[in-house]
Amino acid sequence: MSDLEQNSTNELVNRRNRVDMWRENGIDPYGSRFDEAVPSAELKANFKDECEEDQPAVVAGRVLTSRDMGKVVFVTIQDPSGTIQLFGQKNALGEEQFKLFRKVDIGDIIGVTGKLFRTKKGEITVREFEFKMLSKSLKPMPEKWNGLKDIEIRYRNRYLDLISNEESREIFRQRSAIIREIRRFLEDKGYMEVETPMMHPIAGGAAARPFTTHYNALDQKMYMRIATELYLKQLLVGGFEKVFELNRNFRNEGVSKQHNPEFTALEVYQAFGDCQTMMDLIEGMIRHCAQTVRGSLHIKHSDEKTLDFESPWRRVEYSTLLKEKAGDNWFELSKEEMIKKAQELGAHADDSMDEVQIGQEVYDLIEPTLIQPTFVTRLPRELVPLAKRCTDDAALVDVYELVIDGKEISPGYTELNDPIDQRLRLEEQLKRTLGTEEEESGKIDEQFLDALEHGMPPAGGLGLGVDRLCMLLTGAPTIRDIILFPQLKNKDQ
RNA sequence: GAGUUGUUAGCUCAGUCGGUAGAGCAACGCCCUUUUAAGGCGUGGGUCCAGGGUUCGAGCCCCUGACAACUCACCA
Repeated sequence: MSDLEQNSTNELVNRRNRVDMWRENGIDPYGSRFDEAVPSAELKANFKDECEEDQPAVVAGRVLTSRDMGKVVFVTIQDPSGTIQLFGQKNALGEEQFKLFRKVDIGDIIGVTGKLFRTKKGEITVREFEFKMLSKSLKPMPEKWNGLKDIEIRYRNRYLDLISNEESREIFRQRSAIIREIRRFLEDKGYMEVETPMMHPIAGGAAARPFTTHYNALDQKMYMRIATELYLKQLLVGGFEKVFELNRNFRNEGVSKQHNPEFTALEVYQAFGDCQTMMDLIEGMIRHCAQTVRGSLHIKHSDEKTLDFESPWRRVEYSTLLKEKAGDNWFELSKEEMIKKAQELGAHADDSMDEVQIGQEVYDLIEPTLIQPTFVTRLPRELVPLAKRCTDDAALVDVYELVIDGKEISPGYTELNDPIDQRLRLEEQLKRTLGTEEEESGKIDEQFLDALEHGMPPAGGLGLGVDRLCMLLTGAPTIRDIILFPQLKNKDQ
């Protein structure tokens, strides 16, 4: 290594050279086991000012900042629990150690064994330490003050986002906790988690374009699953009464603030239950998550908007919402009058639509205004073709659509268990998709129908967009903020 | 798929009317034994997203493309 290289102002070159410097001093810059470290937050919490004897500190983390004052250096390191300051003194460390300590770069990961004290300015700090180089960083870190703001880098290089932004770390801790608490809630109530195939010969259970792949050994086209429904129902036929699956679905569609092509879905099925059962279940589950993860049933999103999960959630019929918006006589209007009224309200309605479609256009105006948790129930049959009809009104189906913050977050059904009716409706659905891109995924799943013909108990089922729940509970404005590695286009090539 | 905006040093950002590319932090050198956005003095660092065009001259104007964000549409 020449003097020229030594004195380069190119940071990448300097850091590479420093790897050699550590080796020349007999130190492996990519060190080994250091699992005796204590979380920095724990060290700080247990520190006692009046304690007479030395309070030992063993801690490891990434170097965030360094303030070098010649014969003394202050270094702040970060671990998962927070940050802690190190106080390196020439006198305490000895000439050789001190000289090496000054060569620690921002971004390096070090382990430290020393003693705790409180500085004049009041900060709990480690001094009189020995340190180990655990990992030499070759790349410069994002700036300490402004942090990393570039949205594209935050998504493409999530680790840099996590190093730099505590808000981002906290969101992903909360996401992990939400998923843990969903499982805990369901398991405590006796639901069994199951795993069903992710690659399906027929992509059923929802209307969406699937990703396709090829299974070489079988020489067969396969689809990444778009839903788990058809397999879970087969488990009800098999005699499991309370099952759920919490994992990824894939839909080959556009990305948006609300959509990522692979997303985490929960589906729960309960034999002998119905739509009401599932409403009670999801309400309890989301409350549980809010309380345990956020410590409150009131989640503030902004100065104007706080989501209230505590009050009993409104349960309102679809037709009631329409009447609230469009007048009590809505359902007595002629089609022409409906179109006129809908247009007055600002909905897109025209002659080509039928009454149900016109009503749905009006509903589309209502939904964004439903900020607090609201179960919309008893939808027109045409809107949800695969659910069981209401026993008192064959034009309606016994379902709910849970709306929070103006967005649909969870549908629930009284499931259809009549195999003859189910076959008819699947065939109708297939006809509607003939000639469209959904056609190939709409094929009749004979294996599923065969299972139904053996007898599926009456059941309630629900789905939940877990990513969207995470957005609601963390206040994240886009789905990319709660997915660690969101899908982005390749930059190179 | 359409529209709008953005892309300049490792990071965060300026860049006037088209006239030799700027700051803070980071880096490098020197000083400094309680700092914490440490401080002081000094130094180096640029494919201005890419490719064309206009011009004596383009970071800036025009065209095409890449990627991203936002809005809308689509999708559930």
